[in-house]
Amino acid sequence: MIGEHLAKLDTKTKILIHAEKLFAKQGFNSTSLREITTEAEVNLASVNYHFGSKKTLIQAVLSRYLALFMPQLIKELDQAENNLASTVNCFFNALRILDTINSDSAKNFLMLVGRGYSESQGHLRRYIQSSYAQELNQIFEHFNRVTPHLNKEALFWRLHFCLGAMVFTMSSSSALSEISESDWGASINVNHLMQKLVPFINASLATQTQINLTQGEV
Amino acid sequence: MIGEHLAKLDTKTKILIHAEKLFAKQGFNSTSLREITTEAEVNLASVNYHFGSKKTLIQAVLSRYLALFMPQLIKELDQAENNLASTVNCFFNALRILDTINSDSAKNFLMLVGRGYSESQGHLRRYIQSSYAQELNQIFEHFNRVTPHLNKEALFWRLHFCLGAMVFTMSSSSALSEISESDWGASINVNHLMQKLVPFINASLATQTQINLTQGEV
DNA sequence: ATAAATTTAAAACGCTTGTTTGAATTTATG
DNA sequence: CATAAATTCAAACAAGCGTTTTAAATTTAT
Repeated sequence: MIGEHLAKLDTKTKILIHAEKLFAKQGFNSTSLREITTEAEVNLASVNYHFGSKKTLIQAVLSRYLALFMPQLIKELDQAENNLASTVNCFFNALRILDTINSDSAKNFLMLVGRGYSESQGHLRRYIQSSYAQELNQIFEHFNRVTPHLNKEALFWRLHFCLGAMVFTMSSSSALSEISESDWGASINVNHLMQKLVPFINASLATQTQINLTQGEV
Repeated sequence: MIGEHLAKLDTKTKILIHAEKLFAKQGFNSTSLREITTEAEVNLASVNYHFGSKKTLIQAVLSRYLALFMPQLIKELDQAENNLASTVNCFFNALRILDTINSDSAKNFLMLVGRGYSESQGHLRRYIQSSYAQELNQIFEHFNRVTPHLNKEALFWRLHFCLGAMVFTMSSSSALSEISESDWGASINVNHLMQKLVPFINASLATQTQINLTQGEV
């Protein structure tokens, strides 16, 4: 409480760093506290001491990213031109600020978000959406402004699908490396993946009208 | 070995059905054999008796879907018109045949595929890609034929991103229901999601050229 | 320098995991 | 009907889990 200096924060931070890495790689439930503390070279009990519980640790890991990412994104959006490409760029630029934590942080962040949506951790998504309700709304409105050809519901779905493409791409990055290397001899890293994603997402949101359903009941 | 009739297969099938459901809902690692056998109302040891191990059970669950889905997809592709919309429709039609197993099977199947890519279960993806190498190639070539505006690498990426959109959408369907209901008062089911996905995927693959990167290094 | 507060450390807690075992039971065959 | 094979069952296994406890060590404040 009183002495908030280096030595104290170190253990806490070490835990966060390695928890982040392992959560993204293996998921929340498949990563044990012992795995985290062993890699972080800290005592097992210090997790419960510093964070209370595993659940709280999970939220803390995500908070660490969001606290960096969200303000940065808002800042970039404020300075951005009022067109789609610039807006999409803001998003990827803001992702890149996470690299100050460590390399691959952008990937890990997206994977965590994805796991927050899909793993039976509904509380995580609700936590994000309530903690950053205002920012999320601001972001959505910004996209809404630069996509006048889409109504709000259409935009919502396209953003969701784009998020899926991003999350899945980052989640399967190791698989993609394997495939790509055997198919084209080209190795792949996070930057390569983002380079592929940016134009895809731009195109996905830019498309004016979508082909109508051609079948009766789906 | 000898009596391959109803009673014998029943336990095996009961396990498969409930394992499928729980794996899709919670992931492989987060689902215990005890959870499966309790829901299936069979003895715990029968999993190892019939399938050998949990790992083999996971493969068996996916095999069950693939054995239905793949031939159906190939069949539909053979009969389809040589254009993109028809090809995409084949995919969703083939998904729909899984509903003969039980409702929501299409969703569970896609979620399982997604988990096979992202969960540290690389063996699952390799299993799919080696067991269905010929079919996968055939499918890719069919898409390649109806998207002459895309080279093979571009097509690979777009298909991957579309798969991500699908997988993520199905994985987050419960979250989507929650959001959608509070935002538009509209409830959502798998069919609704597919209706949203079809035009998105059509548009994603149809787009001729993609916007070029506007920044230096990503 | 001493007392208080904080942080580490090791051990144990009860619980759940996948898997194995050996006997009981059901099923199929001669 | 008896015999053999196939299946089910309850019980136990070792190993791993999150968490708690107890005590020692270290840092901070008086």
